[in-house]
This record gives sequence, C-alpha cells and structure tokens, in this order.
Amino acid sequence: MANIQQVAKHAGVSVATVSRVLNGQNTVSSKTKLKVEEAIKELNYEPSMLGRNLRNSESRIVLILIPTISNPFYLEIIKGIENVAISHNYNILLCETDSDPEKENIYFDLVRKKMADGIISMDPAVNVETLKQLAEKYAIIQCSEYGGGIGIPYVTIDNEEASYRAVKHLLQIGHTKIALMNTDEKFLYARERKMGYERALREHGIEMNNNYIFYTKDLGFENGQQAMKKILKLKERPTAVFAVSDLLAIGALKEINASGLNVPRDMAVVGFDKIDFSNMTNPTLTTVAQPMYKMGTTAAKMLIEKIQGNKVDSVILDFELVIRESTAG
Amino acid sequence: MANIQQVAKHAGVSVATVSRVLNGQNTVSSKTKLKVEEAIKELNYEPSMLGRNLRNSESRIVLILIPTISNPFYLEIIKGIENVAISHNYNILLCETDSDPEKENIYFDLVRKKMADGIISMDPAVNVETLKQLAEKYAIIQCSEYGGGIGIPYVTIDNEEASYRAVKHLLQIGHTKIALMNTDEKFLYARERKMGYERALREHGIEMNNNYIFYTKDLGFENGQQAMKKILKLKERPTAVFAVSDLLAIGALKEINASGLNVPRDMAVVGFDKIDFSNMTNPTLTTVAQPMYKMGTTAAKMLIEKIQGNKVDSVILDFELVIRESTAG
DNA sequence: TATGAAAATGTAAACGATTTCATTTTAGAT
DNA sequence: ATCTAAAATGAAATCGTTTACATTTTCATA
Repeated sequence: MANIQQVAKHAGVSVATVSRVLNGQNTVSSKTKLKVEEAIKELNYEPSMLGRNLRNSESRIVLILIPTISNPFYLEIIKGIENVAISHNYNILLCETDSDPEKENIYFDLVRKKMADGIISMDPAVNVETLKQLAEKYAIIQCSEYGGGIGIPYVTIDNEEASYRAVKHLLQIGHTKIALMNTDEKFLYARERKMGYERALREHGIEMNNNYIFYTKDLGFENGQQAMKKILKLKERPTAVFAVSDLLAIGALKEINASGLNVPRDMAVVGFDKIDFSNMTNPTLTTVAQPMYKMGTTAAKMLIEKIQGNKVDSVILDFELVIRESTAG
Repeated sequence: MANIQQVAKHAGVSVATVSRVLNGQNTVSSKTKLKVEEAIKELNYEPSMLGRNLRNSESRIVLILIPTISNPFYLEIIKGIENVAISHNYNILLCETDSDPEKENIYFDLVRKKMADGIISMDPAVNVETLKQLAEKYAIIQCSEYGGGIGIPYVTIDNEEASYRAVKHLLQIGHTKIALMNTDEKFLYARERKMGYERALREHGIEMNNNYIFYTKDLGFENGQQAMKKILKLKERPTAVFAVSDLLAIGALKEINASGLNVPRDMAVVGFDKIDFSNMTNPTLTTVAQPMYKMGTTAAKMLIEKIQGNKVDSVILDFELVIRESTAG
C-alpha cells in the first residue's frame, strides 16, 4: 500500500506538494499537479485517514447515543443526522446504550480517547452529571430529550403543548374520560406531556382522575399491551387513551382489538411520534408528528458548529397533530 | 489535554514505560507501575486512539452496509454484530446505501482510506464486482444476502428450503391457490425463494400459475399494499399469499383488512423474517424466523477472524417457521 | 540584464502512540 | 564481593499525514 512518500518520490516532488494536491490547494502549478495526479493513479494511492486524523487531531466521527435501536422513532432522526454529517465529511457511530450507565460510559470513553469528535445524545436516561462534565471539554448536543438548565444545547419540540393539543382533540370529539399512558416521570418529556394533559382537562373543567393515569417502564409495544389490560379492567372504563409513544399506542390498539372492542367506537387512541408503523396498523393511528428528520439535521448542524468552536443556541421545532382512523369517530 | 510524554515526565519514566503500563504488559515493576498510574490519574490522561491507531495501522472500526435502516429486519442483526464487535474492541459504523452505488462507494472509500478495518455487507444490491475487487485487499463478509461463487465468505439461511416449508405449510392446511409476492429476481434470495415455492407446489401436483406471481420493487409496506390490490382484483382469487418479507406481508394484511375480507378466513398470509412488528399486527403474522441475532454475531466473528488474517468459511444457519394467527384457520 | 515581488516548492517539525533494540538495574548464586 | 542471567527501563525509530517556515523559481518591469 503506497504512502505519500512514495507518491512524492514517484512524481519527483516533495511530500508537501503531494499533500497540497491532495487538499486542493491552489499554490501548485498545473504542471506538477498533473505529475502528482499521475503518480497517485499509477501507485493506486489512497491517503490514509489515520495519518491525517492524527495530524489534524480529529476523528471525523460523531457519536449518536440512543437508548434502543428497536424504537423506529429514532430512525428518521438518524437519517437526518447522517445526511448532514456525510455532507460535512463526518461519519456517525450509532451507540445503543440500553439506558445502561456502564455501556454509556464505554461510548463516552470514545470521545475522551479522541475516537469521536462529538456526541448527539438522544438517551433520556443519560447520566446528566456525566454529560454536563463531558460537555465542558467536548462538543455535545441533546436531541429530542434534554436535561434542562445544564447548559447543553438541545433541539426538541414543545412537549407540553403537543400533549395539550392531542388531548384537546379527544375532548373536542366528545371524550371526557381520557386515560393517560405515560412513562416514568423521571423523564422530562413525561412530566411535560402530563402537564399538557392536565391543562387540557382543566380547561374543559374536567377533574384529574389519578386512576386514569398509567405509568409504564418503557416505551415498547408490550408495555402498551399491559397497561391497556389494566385500563380495560377499570370499573368506570375510559373512552379514550392518550399514549406518549406510538409503540405504546400500538400495543394498546392490539389489546383493545383482542378484547373484542372496537377502535375508535369503544375506545379512541392517540399516539405520539408518527413512526412509520403508525400508518400500518388497523385502524391507522392518530398521533403527534414530531419533525424527526428536521430534528436530526438540526442537531447535526448544531454539533458541527460546536465542534468548530462556535456557540450554538437551543432550538424548538414545530410539531403537528395527525388525525387518522383511531380517533375518527 | 495531556499526552503520553507529559505522563512520562510527571512520573519520571520514559514514554515506553508508560505505554507498557497502558497496555498491561508485565515487564513493569509494580513500583513504577504505581507511579505511572498515579501520574495518569493526576493528569487526567486518556490515551489517544488517533496516535495508537496510526501506529498500529488499524482503525478498530468495522462497516455495516445495509440498503435501508427502515427495515427492522436488520436491527436484530446489527445488535448481534455490535455485541461481538464491542467485546473485541471494535466499533461499528452503520452505513445506509439506499442501494445507490454512489453512496456505496463513499463507504467503500472508508476502508480504502483505512478509516475502517473491514466490511459486513448486507446490501443485496451491492455491486458484486466492486465487492470482489475490494475483498482482495480488505476483510469483507456477506451477511444474509450474498453473491454466490465470488469467494467472499457469507452467513445466511437456506432460502429455498425456508420458502418451501412456508408454502408447504399453506398447502397442508388446505390451500391450493397460493400467490407469491416476490422482489426482483436479480436478487439471489428472490430466485431461491421462488424455487422453494415452485418445489412445494410441484410436490403437491399443483401447476405453477404465473398470474399468481407478483414482483415488487422493494420490500416495503407500500409495495405489499400495492401488490395485494392487484391480487384482490384477480378473477380467480387466491386464498393464500406468501410474501418474501414481513413488511410486504403487513402491507398485504392491511389491504385485505381494508377491503373487508378476513385474514385468515378469506385469505391466509405468510411473511418472512419475523421482525418485531409481525407480532403486533392484527392478526399476528405467520412467518419464517431468521436467526437474525445469531447471523449478526456469526458475521462479526467471521469478520474479526478475517481481519486477523485467518481463513474463514461460509456458514448456513437454521431457520424456523413460526405459525401464528394469519394462517391459523 | 538586473531586480524584486509573487508564485511554487521543499525541509523538517509536529501529531501521539507502540515497539525494537540497547542499556541499566536487580537479585540470586558462588 | 563478584559474577551472571533475568528483569526493568530508556532512546529512538516508526506509522502517514499537514503545515510553518525557508528556499528556490518565475516573470513582469525598470
């Protein structure tokens, strides 16, 4: 495998000149440039990123931290990140943390060891303290979920408002007994979405009923099924349920169907995220569309700015309520 | 940010000694080892992968080539790859090719430029010629889909047999008019699965009916919907359909439901892959389970062997037919 | 033709580790 | 106390780039 020295020798110039050709600098005469390019071709030379990266003290790699790859919610975001990254000559390392601090730390080590130039964190369970510390020395952006007030830039939507609108939609089509399928309130988004739920009810003069609020451990399909099982057992059964993730909602849907009830006639369902599958279910799912692709591109741009040493501000993007069959009474 | 020189100075030893401590070599006296470890702690030193990688001529990164991140089929495989990779101190770069040779080439360049030590290709649309050429100089393994006879090791299942069994199951529960929802036969797995379909029919003395064979451009949900629309319009409508991917099958399911017909009473459906969502649909989907996680770990182990310069043989793993509601007559 | 600024090229020092080979230290045997 | 082999350590080369600085070449102008 040829290196820059051999190319230089073969072309009869210095390595500096070869490097200049490689990097498209204009201080090379077209004659020597030609010679060099010929040598490159003849030797089948490919510049090594290893040497370049060391010299430039960069890895051209950014980390994406997600709790699990199994939730399609992240896929669209990742695509957004990737496209921006690629176009800026960065590559992305996808890191599944399983919300495990141990695994998380392995990935944090990658940036400490210069294997990565920055991090986009999408893990709601991330250790905020560690993240904060890390952010003092390295470029970090939070995406979708964020720790507030720790000074790390984030991109997200207005979760309270989104939740408010979703529930308001249910109220407007006549529901009054509305269950909330939420996750652990240690997550900021869970608290915010609950607040939106409360505000909507309050606004319609409906009293909060704690029996209608269910907490699940994760955002997965099975959690939705289990929670719905409990809901269906309630003496005063609600007529609608708002789930804070599509996967939960799809689990709920399945359980309702299995119980012989009809969606939306007997029970309306609203999800959150607008993952691809929310359109594949029967009936299709009403859901809050997060601008996932945009979130990804935005986060990536912010990170690259940060890596370049610039100051960046947090961003709050718009969402959209998508009404489909599961509430189309 | 401290480097190894400063640690050496601070500990009053040479860089060689520090390096030895770092790499856990046993030729360091416990006394100096202690000194060095102290210095490392005091200076908050983290060894740079950039320097190490250059010196070792390796990147400790492997590439995974997938056509699209949107098909959950790949997720489980990726998990398998990742776990093995991590435990061998490799990191994975997930590369979505969109089956676009242009994008593909960008990723191939990463290994040419030493940014990656090897490739696991899962893209059926990969340019076999390029791959073959690349495999002469770099470590490459094919996973799930493979170009036969090009000398690149692969891990896969027996697609012909798997398809045969799926169709045989439909025959056994009484179906005789069975449609095949296939993809482009330029893909090896498409040809193989069609052969299995034919063999099963032949064995039951049923004549192949080309009107019952449908080709889709991709393996996505929408393709399944569209194909099913055509199937439902047939004058002599089949009573069962075998789709070569779960996403296709789920699209078919949705379309059948929408048309007012019942699965499995009016139309039985069998998918392929056993993605998570195949269990979330209504009804749940009968499907061929590929050992995705195992495929991932196997491919990763093979790749690492290959990177280390060893010869590796191709592997064919077992599959399993999972019978669920969509054929439970 | 001589001059000097601008353009082109080269030299050599980084970047931060690992490792070979040489040298020093240690410790056990006499 | 002396010797010797083994253990511990260090000096310096190396991996493959980029780039600051020094030097040479070019060429329009006087």
